[in-house]
Amino acid sequence: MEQDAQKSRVRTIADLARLAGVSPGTVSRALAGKSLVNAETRDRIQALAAEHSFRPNQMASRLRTQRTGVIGVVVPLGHERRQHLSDPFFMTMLGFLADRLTEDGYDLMLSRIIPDATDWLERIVDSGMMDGVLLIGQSDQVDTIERVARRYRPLVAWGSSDLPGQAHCAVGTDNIAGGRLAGERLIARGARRIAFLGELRAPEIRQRYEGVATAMAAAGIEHPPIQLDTHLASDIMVQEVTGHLDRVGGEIDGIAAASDVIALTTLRVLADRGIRVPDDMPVVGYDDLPLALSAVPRITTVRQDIARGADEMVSALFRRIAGEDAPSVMMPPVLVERDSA
Amino acid sequence: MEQDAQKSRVRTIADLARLAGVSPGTVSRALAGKSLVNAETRDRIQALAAEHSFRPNQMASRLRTQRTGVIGVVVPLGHERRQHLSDPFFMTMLGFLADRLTEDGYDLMLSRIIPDATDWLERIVDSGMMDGVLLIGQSDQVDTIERVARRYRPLVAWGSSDLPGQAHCAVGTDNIAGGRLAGERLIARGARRIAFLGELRAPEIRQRYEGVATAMAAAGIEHPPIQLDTHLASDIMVQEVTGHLDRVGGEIDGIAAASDVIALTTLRVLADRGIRVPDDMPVVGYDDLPLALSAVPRITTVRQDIARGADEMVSALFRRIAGEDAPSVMMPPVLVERDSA
DNA sequence: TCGTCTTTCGCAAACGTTTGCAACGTTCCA
DNA sequence: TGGAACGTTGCAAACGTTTGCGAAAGACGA
Repeated sequence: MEQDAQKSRVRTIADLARLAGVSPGTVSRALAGKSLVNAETRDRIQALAAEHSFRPNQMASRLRTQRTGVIGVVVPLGHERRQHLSDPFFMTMLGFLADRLTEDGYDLMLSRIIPDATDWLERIVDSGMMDGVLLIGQSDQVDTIERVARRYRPLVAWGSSDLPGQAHCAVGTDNIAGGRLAGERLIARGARRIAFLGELRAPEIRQRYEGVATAMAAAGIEHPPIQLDTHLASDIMVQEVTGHLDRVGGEIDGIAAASDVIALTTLRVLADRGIRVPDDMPVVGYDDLPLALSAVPRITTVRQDIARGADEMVSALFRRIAGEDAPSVMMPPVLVERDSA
Repeated sequence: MEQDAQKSRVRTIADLARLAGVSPGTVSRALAGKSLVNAETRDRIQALAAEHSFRPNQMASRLRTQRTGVIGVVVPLGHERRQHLSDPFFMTMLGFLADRLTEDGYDLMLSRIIPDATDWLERIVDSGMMDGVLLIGQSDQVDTIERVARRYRPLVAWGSSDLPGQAHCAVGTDNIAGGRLAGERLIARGARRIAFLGELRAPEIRQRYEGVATAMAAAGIEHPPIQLDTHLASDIMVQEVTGHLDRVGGEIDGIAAASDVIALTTLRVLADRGIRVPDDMPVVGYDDLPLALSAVPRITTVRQDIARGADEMVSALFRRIAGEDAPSVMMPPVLVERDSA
């Protein structure tokens, strides 16, 4: 009991120093494993710290060192207010980021942001709370991102990097090429009137649309793809897709979905109407999430290597934190041929 | 230019104070919107701060106030090392938690933990980095959680709360009742030899299994459910389920999956073998994730109200942070009848 | 024996904020 | 006119850590 009371009394480095009969500075150095302290006293102090399960106060340490050990991961939900962070793509990405960051001794602070005020990014980077920030998805906030990136270095975004004179470092896949892949596959399946399910405010999605359009033009098809706004929010997606198919279902013979989740929902709606996939209507997805493999039929999709993407983002961020420069990287997408198209 | 240089010079509250011709203390109070400062000077200072886009250093503030404004959300991956945080259930939960916490002005620090050392939780709660911690899933770490919860109050876990003399606050659904619901549904569909796909190390899953067993016993079926270890890691799940069905596929006439993701995979494997669902083999899932609705056929599943769960967790945590006591809550699951069983 | 070098440690000044307390200037009432 | 009361502000001490600098003590060669 008495010992417990004594134990719980060790709250600061000074307490421990008193107990060990040394100065606070020495304790600090010992705990940090610095070589400037005698190995013997270092071990003694570390043992003492372990015994009292003492851990130095992080806030004080961070204030002093001006280093937080925290990386902010922010998901801007520019449009898509209902998205609720549940989009599997974001989540998978987040998982890989968490893995990689923890591995390197960083903590991950998650912010799901609805950019209502224009200074949402400034508020984050200037709070002094993190050593760097990772943006998952640029949404429709490219301007804001550009503005901040111009003065705040440790910032890396997932998305497209082909803006002329782009200031911010982005890693992503070539969405135009990816869209083209999807379009070509549908055309090879005999589709001529292709619908694109997705909304174009996010640049990545717009580029996928353009890729599909390019493929169609290259094949000599005069009509551009029929673009149909479809949110990523899963709770209204079924209704949206249903509505779209009600309207244009008769006119189209192929569907390019902006994401696997949309493709999955589309499969569902098509199944309801007895439309056979891929025979009556080929469908191709985008992302290659695990669920694409579990769907019935298996979704033919354009694969983004999320694991590698996360890795590239973190590497670039670390280089930028270290003061080096890190260029954007654009990875090639690849078509995964399965059963839906 | 000159103005820019001057602007960027405002880094501390003292800088701003000098500019405003007041003392740092006053600036601090003004920025905090305290009523102790003259409304006029308060506005003036706030305007000045906005103009120079000054934000007080969070670390210093936190050190001084002993309040971090950060809630730790930790996902222990006790077994399931490969899970990679990508499980949709966790992710959906995480999304709701992020919403609710941001709403209340808290930041969310995410830790994906593989509990190798026994003091992983201690390290987190004693780091002094957060005001409270939320545990998503108890995994097989109940002992550790209990030990820490006994002395660290602001801790709330998602999971079961029926441990005798349980010290930690848990919110979750009644998994035994949920399992029973699943079992009863399968039995009503004519199933007698039921397989349970999931591994029992996590208490929630074990209880679901027990629920199924109870339902079968109540129906006078002598054989307990056939339990088949199935990880939540999506990359090996297909192989696992395939293996299971190879072995026992002929002996069973109903499947209770421990989660919707497992159910989806099962549907996929069954489709490959031409086994019709639900006619030849009813399948019921667990969770009621959005994907359950998109699957073909739509998955009959036991619904957990994740949104409400997240809400209850946060509410309980806030009460505990405030020093009040908050009891565990157990929510009733409900069967969502769809097409797979 | 002395001086120099090396190792190890203590001292004290930061890091940037918040806040109790005291001081100041007004106002208002007796 | 004195002083009590009030509303604002400044002063300075924390919060708990890290780290540059210098001092003490021993080692070693001359």
